[in-house]
Amino acid sequence: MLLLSSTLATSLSYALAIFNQVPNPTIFLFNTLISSSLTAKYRHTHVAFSLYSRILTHTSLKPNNYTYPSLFKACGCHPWLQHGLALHTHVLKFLEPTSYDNFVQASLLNFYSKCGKVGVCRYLFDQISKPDLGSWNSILSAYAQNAGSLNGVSSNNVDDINLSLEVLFLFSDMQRSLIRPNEVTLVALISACADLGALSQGSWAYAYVLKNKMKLNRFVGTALIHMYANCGCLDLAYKVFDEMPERDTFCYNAMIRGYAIHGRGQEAIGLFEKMGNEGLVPDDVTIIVTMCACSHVGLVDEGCNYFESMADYGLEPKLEHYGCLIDLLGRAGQVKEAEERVRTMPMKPNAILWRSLLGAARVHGNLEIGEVALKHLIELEPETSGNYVLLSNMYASLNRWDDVRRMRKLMKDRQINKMPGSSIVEVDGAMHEFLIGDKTHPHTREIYLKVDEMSRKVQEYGHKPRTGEVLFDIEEEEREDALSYHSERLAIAFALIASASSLPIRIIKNLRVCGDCHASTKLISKIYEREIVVRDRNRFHHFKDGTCSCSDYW
DNA sequence: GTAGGGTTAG
Repeated sequence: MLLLSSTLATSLSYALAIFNQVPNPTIFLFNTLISSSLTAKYRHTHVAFSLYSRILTHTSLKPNNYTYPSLFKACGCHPWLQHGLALHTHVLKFLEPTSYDNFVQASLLNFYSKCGKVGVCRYLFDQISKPDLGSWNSILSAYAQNAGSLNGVSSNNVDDINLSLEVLFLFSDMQRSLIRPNEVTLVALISACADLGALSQGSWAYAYVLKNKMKLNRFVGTALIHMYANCGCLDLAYKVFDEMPERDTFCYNAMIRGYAIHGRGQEAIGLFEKMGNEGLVPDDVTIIVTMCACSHVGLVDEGCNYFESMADYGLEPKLEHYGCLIDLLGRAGQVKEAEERVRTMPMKPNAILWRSLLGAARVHGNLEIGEVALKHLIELEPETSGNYVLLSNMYASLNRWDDVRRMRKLMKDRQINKMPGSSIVEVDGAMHEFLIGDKTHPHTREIYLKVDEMSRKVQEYGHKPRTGEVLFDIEEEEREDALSYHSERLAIAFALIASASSLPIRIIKNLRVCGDCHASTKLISKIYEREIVVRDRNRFHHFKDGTCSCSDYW
């Protein structure tokens, strides 16, 4: 046994050879070997599963509570839904109820989380009679990770907001249960705040880290950088980055992304260089965020160079890298080159990529390519209303009203689920959500009076509403009204009424923006002498004194 | 003596 544990540290195959000579291996020995074959160093899943089947076929052996956690962990890494489901049935069949402990439950929960089954996770969590720190961390991470993961869908998803909010609620439940959080807990909490754009709660979490003398390790640090960058506080993000005792590729990626979403391309490139000087090697995410930074400020050649440099780092371009490349070329107006790249790329383009091309075609007025992109997009996502609206607005900008009507009819015929635009504004630490034409807020009357005042003032400044825009949920005859009462303007009006502070108005989530908003918000920032920060998908627009730092696409 | 929970991109 002693020989086996010492050899495990150096060679798994040698350890296996010794193990095979043991005449009657105990379940303890099997468990040790299974977990050893699944460390970060080895990850020999086939070895682990063949050992597990040997336990099952052995007449005198039975798996116990130490057997399952590492196996579930392995299933979660890939993730192997079918294997995990089979294991779950084994747990129910072979384990004594007393062996079904917090470790088994947490690993099972974590496996379902990796497969995106948050509902199952919640069910499992509610079954745990006395959740310990590990159980709480598992459920918090399950919600936080599934809110953050895109799975090919837009990150500006209403369900994501609910999942992230649930992390905040669960955290307060955890505190009531008197279990003390650790760094892992805080990472989940901070990630949820990042997703929500919840600056006050996120800052509170950072204060909690400091007050409780927790470590600013690379996980906590990276989550904080991400949170501050997502809340529009790039300087605070950099402060955390600067103060971290150890920096790895992950935290560099988070900081470069921060610069990217704020349109600070040069700083992002500077950090890429600094990373190399510190002896850190870029990974495929580094390339994505750096290319993204280039595309936001029109550094086309630099962005293309990063794409080409991947081979130097031993990296193979993935679909996401092609996505960045198309975005880079498309935003810069090289729509034909972008389309050429889409046609010649080695893998099948996904919806994100076609949408990027469609967006570029719309901005740069290339109707032909726009129509081609839309055709593919509708094949891939026939029920996403935003795709139809993108093209429809393109027709509107070219005064092709017959086509606009045709698109609207197509949406109606296909019974496309309309997703209303929504905006969430943070006022004094609380979040308020508004939908287009929303009349549910308790201060609706005052808000609408303020919006009318705003509309009058922007029109006095010469702003003309873009009546051709297709708006969700709104019939043609109501469209002009809808433009005045779109969610962004309602949110700004509420912030102007509710907070006299001179701090910027923070719109922390903006779902489905119409093109009219941008121009009117610029004027509002000037007229009301208030800075307005709008987080639109994964991008920030800083409106100040009639200008906006991010002008592409609109 | 064996086991679970964490960061980044689109």
